[in-house]
Amino acid sequence: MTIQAAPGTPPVGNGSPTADEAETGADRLWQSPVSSDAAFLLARANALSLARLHDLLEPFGLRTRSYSLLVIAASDARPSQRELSDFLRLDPSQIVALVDQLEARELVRREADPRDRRAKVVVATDTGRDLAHRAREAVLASDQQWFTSLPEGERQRFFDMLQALAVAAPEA
Amino acid sequence: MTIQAAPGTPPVGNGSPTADEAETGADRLWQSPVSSDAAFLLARANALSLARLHDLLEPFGLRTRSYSLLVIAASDARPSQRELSDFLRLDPSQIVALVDQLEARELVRREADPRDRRAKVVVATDTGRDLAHRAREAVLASDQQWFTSLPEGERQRFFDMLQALAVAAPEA
DNA sequence: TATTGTTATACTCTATAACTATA
DNA sequence: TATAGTTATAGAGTATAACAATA
Repeated sequence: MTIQAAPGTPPVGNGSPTADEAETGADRLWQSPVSSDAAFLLARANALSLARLHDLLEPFGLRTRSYSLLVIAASDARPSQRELSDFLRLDPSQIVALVDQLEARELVRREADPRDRRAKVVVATDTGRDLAHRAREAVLASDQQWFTSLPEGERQRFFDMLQALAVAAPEA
Repeated sequence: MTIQAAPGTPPVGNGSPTADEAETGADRLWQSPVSSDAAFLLARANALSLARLHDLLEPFGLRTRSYSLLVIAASDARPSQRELSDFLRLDPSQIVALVDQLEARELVRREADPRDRRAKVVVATDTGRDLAHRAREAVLASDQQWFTSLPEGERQRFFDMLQALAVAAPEA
């Protein structure tokens, strides 16, 4: 089974030429084969999503990665840095840098793990938990906006499938 | 309407603890609230997808951005650099760098646009078209693999919704 | 005056290797 | 010996400003 866009059917939603890209003529490029590459679409959707999130989180002094880390630290998961590294798909050294920044702002704390003295558990401070909560409210509200392009009855279905892909990619 | 994962339901597919992450304990982090953020899931799915594509394109001497650009140049779209900039969501200066690289390898050519002497149309050479075709075959095959986690009957639906999100994000 | 392509620059992100302390 | 955290460094990706040629 082959999944792809119908040939010659640029998915340009409303045909009005008043949109930004329409004026530049970039609409025509949607007819090129890349627009039926799942990886390309995923990358483009993510780029748009990241730009949105970047603006959204800026007032909170957070970026996408520090946001994710802070929200996890504010939960009762009590993750070690190694676990954060695996889960967020970031190198351990990047986790160090992120936690350093958040710790300098007194949003998170490194706690010793009594069961393994090598490991350090990252937990949010009260300030951090409050910030995480407020930021997440904003993100969730924006996520709803984000799904406006999809028919309301199918959003949950899309979300579930996206989650399935995010959890574990099949090994090539 | 709120779209989110059922609380306390980590989407860990098969419960076998033999998977990579299960051993590290990162599975537990799926219970944290971020796993119901659409933006987070999209970013993670994209990270997995990019890693896959990166390995896949390496033998062709391409990366995700140069791949997309080359495939468009190999189509009959005849894009200007400005159009590529808009479509790929890259700064004009980045397009310059990408085209420089591909041109040095004689995969694409800059052609003058008779209708606007400022603009330069990027077209693939014969070598470039051949490489684009072979790379794209590999990408499409891998895309099919990628969707294995989704029920077969719903893959096309997911693809269509992903496309809708990739085309135009609603302005916040 | 506005736009296309270009150069230059700085900043963020990503990937890798080596070191330390614990296991 | 293997793993958790850390440091250092280089490369890739991203964002911005300024400039020449053309519209």
